[in-house]
Amino acid sequence: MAQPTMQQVAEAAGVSTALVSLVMRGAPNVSDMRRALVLKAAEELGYRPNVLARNLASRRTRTLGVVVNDLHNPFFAEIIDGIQSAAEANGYRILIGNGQHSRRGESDAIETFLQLRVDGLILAGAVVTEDEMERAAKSAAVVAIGRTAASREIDTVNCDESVGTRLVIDHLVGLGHRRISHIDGGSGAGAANRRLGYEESMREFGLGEFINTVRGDFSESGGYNAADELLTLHQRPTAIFAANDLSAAGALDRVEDAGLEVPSDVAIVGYDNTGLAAMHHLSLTTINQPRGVFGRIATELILERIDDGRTTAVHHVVAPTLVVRKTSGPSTETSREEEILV
Amino acid sequence: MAQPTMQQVAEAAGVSTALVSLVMRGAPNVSDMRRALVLKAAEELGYRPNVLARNLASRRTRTLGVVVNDLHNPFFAEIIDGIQSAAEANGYRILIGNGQHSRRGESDAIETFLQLRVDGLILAGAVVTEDEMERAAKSAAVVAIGRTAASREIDTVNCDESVGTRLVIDHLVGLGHRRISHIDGGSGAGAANRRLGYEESMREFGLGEFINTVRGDFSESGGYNAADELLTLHQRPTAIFAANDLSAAGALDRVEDAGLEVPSDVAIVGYDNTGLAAMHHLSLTTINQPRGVFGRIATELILERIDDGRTTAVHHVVAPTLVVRKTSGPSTETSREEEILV
DNA sequence: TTTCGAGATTGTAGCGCTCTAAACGTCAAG
DNA sequence: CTTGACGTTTAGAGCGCTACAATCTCGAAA
Repeated sequence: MAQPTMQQVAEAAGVSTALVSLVMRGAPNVSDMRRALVLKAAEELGYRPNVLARNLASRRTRTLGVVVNDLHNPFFAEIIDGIQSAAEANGYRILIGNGQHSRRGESDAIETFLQLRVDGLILAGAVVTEDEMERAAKSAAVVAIGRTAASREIDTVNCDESVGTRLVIDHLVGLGHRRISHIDGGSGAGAANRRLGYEESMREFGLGEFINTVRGDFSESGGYNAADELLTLHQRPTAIFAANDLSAAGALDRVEDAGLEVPSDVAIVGYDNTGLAAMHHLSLTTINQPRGVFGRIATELILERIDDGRTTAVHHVVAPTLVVRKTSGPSTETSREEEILV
Repeated sequence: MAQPTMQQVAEAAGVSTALVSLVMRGAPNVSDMRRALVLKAAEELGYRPNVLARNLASRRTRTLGVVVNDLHNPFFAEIIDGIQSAAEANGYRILIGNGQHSRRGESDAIETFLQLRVDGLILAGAVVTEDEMERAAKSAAVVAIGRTAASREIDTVNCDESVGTRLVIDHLVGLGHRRISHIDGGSGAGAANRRLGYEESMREFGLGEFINTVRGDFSESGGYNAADELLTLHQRPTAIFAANDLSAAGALDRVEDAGLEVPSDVAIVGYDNTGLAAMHHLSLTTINQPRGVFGRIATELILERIDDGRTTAVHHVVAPTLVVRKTSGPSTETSREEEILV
């Protein structure tokens, strides 16, 4: 396992280690002859630069540490895709740390990266305290995705939930719905924003009197139970807006169990556009957050700090989009009310 | 961003850098007095060991690189959980690299880790050539999860597909099914093993004449189309065994679209026990692979090589289990045939 | 021919740490 | 009082690389 060093390559090629170093880094002022010589020697020896030594000597790592809150959540996979391609385009490599869905796990991952002296730290969906983020910002550039930060040292990238919720309500109202209920995410992260956005949008459309939120917990069973509650109402809603796709799936399940048709009897809209929503037999209308864009922007922000020396905080807000699928359709409400009146 | 060094801590504490080094590494032969002194100085300065320098000097990193084929696949998240807890228990840290679902991406991730001089490399679901794995094994201990390797330098951890497929057929036969068709994974990774396992098991149960495989591709739509094909058969199968959960979901969709009941008209079994399968409204009978165990065993194997110096290859095979949910049930076949005969 | 300068190459001092061997008490036994 | 042993501390030589300044080369201009 003893690996060849630059020294050995230099000797084999009959040049100095400094020249080998230049060749390895792709420096311009090296004659083609020696470059070829060095490359050949390196190839033959199976030389592989020692990044530890390189980084130690150059005091840069050109490495970004990415800490994700929870690797199980496919949400983060797409963010990482965005980060990775943006990082590579700029000559940076990324390393991924798993927060294991806990504050403690995130802290550990952050500490590991700082000890590795990464140039930048991207925190995706982090639940660590802002204090801790600020402490990290003393040693590396930090940007947080999906959460706010007051510190001047920390940039953020977020999605505009008020736009997302308005998109949903606008869509449903446009289809003739008025009794639109909301299954919220309880005390989960971001749940409050979506609930608020729902209420605001309803009022904007003059539907304040129809505001009706039932508690969920971002889970399938939570959505199922919440829908159950909604179906027992005297006047059941004609549309259900769930705080995420999973609870929308649960709600859908309950509604269909009750023998009702989706979307003709009850329309259902989710949030997040997960792989689930795209499934043929679910085909859920939902809000899409441009996750890859999150990653790209976060990377760009962090590189502005590292390479361009920006020191003021930038807070980027990205607009979500509506993805219409098969669980939303025109309300049959109006005609029914007329029938009743007649 | 200039970080305090061991030198500064030593000066502040009035001791040598060597002593600081000992304290930082938790060495035993240090007097309590000096230990406290050093710890205090380090704390006050906000000292954080430089892992680059440490690893360079000690020629060990106590770090495991984990390369996953595709971060989008939740399958790997659980494997990582297993690796992480086993690694931590042994004083190792892990770094995760994303293969981006491509040979090229995996190669890059492997190369990055080797340049970082990780002590061990765990490849999960890797699609790189065995040659490349072997080359990596010259610089670090390597274990592959979910694939075979002939090299003596490489350990493997795999699931016994023949057991898994037998479990499925056994279950279905026990329920009275005989016309059990298979939707395979086409040329996808592992598809051949499952197809073979299906055929073998069928023959074992004396059902060779009912062997019938239609082509899928591990996708939902692939499952849908394959099921479509199966339903047009003169004698349609009473049970469908799909090569993974996603294609099982597609098949389920098609069967229900045809107005048939699952499981009474057609039973459906998937493979992998993904989160999808557990969903209430799918509730798919499927084969569970103990993913966390994969990770734990892989880690144990790699540490045997690193710490205990094992040099022979170990190939570990883990047994999968059957998870019975709602898409499988008794065959109604027998009674029907009797009716026809009468 | 001499001079000059740009490009190519090299010597070497670190980067921040670990590790080995040696040095330094300190104290009980001789 | 000397010696030896033991536990603690330290000096200093690397680890493999980069960065900077210094040096070398060689053709073009004077």
